[in-house]
Amino acid sequence: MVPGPARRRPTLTDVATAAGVAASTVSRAFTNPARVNAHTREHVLSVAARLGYAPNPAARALESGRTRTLALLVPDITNPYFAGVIKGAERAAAAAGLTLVLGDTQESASVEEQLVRRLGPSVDGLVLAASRLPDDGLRRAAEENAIVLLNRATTGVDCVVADFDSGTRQIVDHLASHGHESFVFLGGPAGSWSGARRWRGLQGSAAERGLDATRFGPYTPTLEGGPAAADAALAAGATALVCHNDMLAIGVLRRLAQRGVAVPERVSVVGFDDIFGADFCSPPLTTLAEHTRDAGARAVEVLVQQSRTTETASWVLPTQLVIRASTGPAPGR
Amino acid sequence: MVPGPARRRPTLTDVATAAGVAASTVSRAFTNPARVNAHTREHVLSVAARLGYAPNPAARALESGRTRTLALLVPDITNPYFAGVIKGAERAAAAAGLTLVLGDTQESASVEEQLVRRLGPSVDGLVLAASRLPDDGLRRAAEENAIVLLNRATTGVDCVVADFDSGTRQIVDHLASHGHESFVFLGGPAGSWSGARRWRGLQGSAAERGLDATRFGPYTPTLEGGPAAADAALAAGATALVCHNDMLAIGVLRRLAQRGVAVPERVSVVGFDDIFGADFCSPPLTTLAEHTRDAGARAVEVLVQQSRTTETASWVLPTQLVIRASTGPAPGR
DNA sequence: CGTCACATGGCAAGCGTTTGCCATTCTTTG
DNA sequence: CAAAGAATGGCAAACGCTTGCCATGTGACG
Repeated sequence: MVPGPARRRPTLTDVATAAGVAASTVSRAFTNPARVNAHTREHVLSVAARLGYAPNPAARALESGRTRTLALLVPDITNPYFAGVIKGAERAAAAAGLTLVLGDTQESASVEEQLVRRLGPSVDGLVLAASRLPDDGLRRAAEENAIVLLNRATTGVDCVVADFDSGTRQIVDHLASHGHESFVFLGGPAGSWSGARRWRGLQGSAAERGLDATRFGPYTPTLEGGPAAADAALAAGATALVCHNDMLAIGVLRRLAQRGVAVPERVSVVGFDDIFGADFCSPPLTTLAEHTRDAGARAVEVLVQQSRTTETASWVLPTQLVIRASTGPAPGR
Repeated sequence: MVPGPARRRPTLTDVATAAGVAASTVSRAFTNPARVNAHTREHVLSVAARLGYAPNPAARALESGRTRTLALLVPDITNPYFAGVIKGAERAAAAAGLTLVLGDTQESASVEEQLVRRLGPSVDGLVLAASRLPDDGLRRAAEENAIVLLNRATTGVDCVVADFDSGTRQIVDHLASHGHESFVFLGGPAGSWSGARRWRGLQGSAAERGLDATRFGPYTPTLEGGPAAADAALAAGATALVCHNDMLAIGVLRRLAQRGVAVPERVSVVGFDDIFGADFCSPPLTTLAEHTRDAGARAVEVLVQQSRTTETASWVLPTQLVIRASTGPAPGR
């Protein structure tokens, strides 16, 4: 048994010859059952099965112009936040009989643009998760391809986003209920769309509830960004920290532990995302959960539907504050 | 601006017409520069650029039979262990100008088989990570497609595996150096190839070093599997626990904390994989690190090379014990 | 029993590229 | 200066499949 480069796959024509019918009949037996006699069809299918025939997707794609393939571009595959998105997208794609191509944009707009260009022609549509592209770049991409944005929005492009308005209100309410009268937002990258939405939401809710909200940063939204963020907040005497995301929050938690600052006794810490690990870091993190799996799935569903309609829409997914041990009463209450 | 289903892409022929040359010339201008006059080529390329021409991958694939696409199948995309593998594979694929298709086998042999069948015809090769397929299933798949196994091995199929022999020896040495005279291996799923390798390695090294090794399980290798595993080990009076993987180990740590068992004072805990979170769980976990990113990258490199050679080979990647706070001296030393 | 509609199968023309082969022109070389 | 090559461009045939259209055969209907 030579493990070599695979023997030649049987083609439509091979099946046709073997079954003693025309190629078109074989084709129709597969794609248009109503168009061929039940007997012939059965015969053809059995011959095809015997030969181990499988249609060549490239040939189909050539003819139809559709590849039955979707692309999902994420800024960083290893970021656990996107793991759920990927899973959801993969499931939804598989359920629709579509193939999912994955791309890692390395948090870079230029890599993202390049990937869109490279992948665009060979897929039926793309999901751009937390896209770094500028608005006009997105619109341009949307002219060439079917596109759905995930946690990013711009007019003229379909998008599915988490409900940050409700989410940030939940956070502020939670802090307020614990007697906190102010908090610091440890912000992520300057250009982050969701970061901006988070801060806007927090600010709004804080104003409503009469809390003082201050924004620090930007900080790298990774574990490594934690120390700088934590130290800055500590220096400012903050008692409640809302972090751009869980990565940063966990980094902050580690720094606080290192500096002997009791959480939640002296400061409360809140994150965003509820990533893997948020429930077993120490202390477990209070954080705003998105249903990332649903988000990924929804995005591909929207993409699949997209062809049928023409106006663009935006889909909002619920968020939920998961309260764990990293938040508690304001000091002195 | 209608966001509709994308305007028609210009084709080779469009470019040829616009440039006033034959299609073959345009084709060669792109793929075989030496074959056309530098002047013509430049002209063609500029026209192509003006029209925004990009070759149709499906047509190329039809002609050449190669899709310039690879598939990576993993048991569970959300398992952080595979995140590194995916990242490495994506990078390596992108570097080689290849597209990476991702599939989630949901830890199921049948889903995996189905995916291989579905994806096989449309890719140039597949990487099966921690495959659940039986040996003969793998060999059969390898007859149809170029295949590389990751952390799984069987004769007749290329594979890249972590160096479990050295890794398990490092673990046993570490425990022995802390005066442990025995340990319990909390095993994962019965059919797990890497689980078997791990246990075999542990057993061997334990025998060499004169330690007593016992295997418990199987347990589900997830956080949820932790409590049962921890309780069993506790009931047996174990003082050192080596867990099938970090997920299980972290689950075990949580259970031990819950039961008030001091780690590492009363029991030491070791994991496998060094996943995201292993360094910030509590206490941070001593674990055997694989270079998952390298592994993913190596797998696709092997796949890319594969066509050139015919005999199969196996590639061993180094492992390294990362010592953190979950292990310490045996009680009473 | 002739007509017609319908069911069924086959033919052939693409889909966008690549590539073997031939024709033409331009260089070399003896 | 003739002849042999090189260089360059074009033609047309694939690659495997889908699909519009036509041909044939069948049963139904008047």
